[in-house]
Amino acid sequence: MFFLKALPTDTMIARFADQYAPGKTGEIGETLKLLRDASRLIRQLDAFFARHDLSQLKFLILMVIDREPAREALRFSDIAARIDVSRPVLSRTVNAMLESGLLGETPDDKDARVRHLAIAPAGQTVFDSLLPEYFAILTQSRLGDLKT
Amino acid sequence: MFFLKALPTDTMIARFADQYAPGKTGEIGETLKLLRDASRLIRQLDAFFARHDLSQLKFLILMVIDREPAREALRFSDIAARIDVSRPVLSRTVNAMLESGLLGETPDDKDARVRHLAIAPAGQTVFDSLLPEYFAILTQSRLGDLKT
DNA sequence: AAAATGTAGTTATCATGATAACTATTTTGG
DNA sequence: CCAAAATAGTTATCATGATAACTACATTTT
Repeated sequence: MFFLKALPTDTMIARFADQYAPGKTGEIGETLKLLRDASRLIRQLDAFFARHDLSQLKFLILMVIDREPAREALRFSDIAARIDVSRPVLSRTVNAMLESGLLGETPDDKDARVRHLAIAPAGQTVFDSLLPEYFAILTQSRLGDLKT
Repeated sequence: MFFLKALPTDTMIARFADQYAPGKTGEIGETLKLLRDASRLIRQLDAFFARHDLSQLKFLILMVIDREPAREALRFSDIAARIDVSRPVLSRTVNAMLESGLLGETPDDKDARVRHLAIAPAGQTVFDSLLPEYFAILTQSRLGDLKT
């Protein structure tokens, strides 16, 4: 995402918005602020992951497998059910992660279509090593402070 | 953007975060919620613009020209200064908008490198017709309500 | 005035998101 | 038990973001 560098002032918003959503100027301004701050945080996270040859999506894939209490591996479709991303993108990304050794794969006994995906040792190392900075970025973002 | 469909519960976050950012579990959870909601709103806006053969960026370009009080046209670099997007992307998008008749262009008298970009009549019509729904989407998003 | 530097914008290439249409396999229902 | 439908995942194609390296023009410096 990208966004306006200088948000519209309330006066500007009122000029635009008053005829369509009278009285909502402040609310719209706040929503735009949050949107912009969220965009910045997303960018910061993207840059952080890129520095480590990862992406948000790859990190989330590791997270949803790692956080599964009872299972060591998830099926492709289980991952798809937990992350809001299109299947083709997930497919491409999972294959890249297998290629680069972050994930490991085992076939299903009963259904030849199914892939079981587990975190490979290299993937676990990377995931564990990135968690602290990931949480630090989230903690320092102060997203939502405006509303307090 | 995409995101986790089911956010981690506080218990899960604590499992991950406590060793790195002790006591910040609630804060991290809130940031993740805002991030997810912002992602959804961005998607909603993208879908809205796509339905009208536009994009967020094209809409913002129209907005920054339209909202300029004293000037009818902006230079390419003025637009770049107001929107947080890379110049190559801006270049490509402006050219597409000229192509499709949303913008008009006049050269500079003194500097052959400079392009002056104005909203064409078709662009003004589109912009004016989309504003109400744009504000309605922003107003209805309730982004940030969690913090109240 | 020529060389060097700065400024405006573009081209080339890549990353990562989407949808539509596809293959392959399994399950269901007559 | 075989045709039809459902399910699992992929391929093809496109949209829209980024950075690095480039061209072209303008300005500054010597």
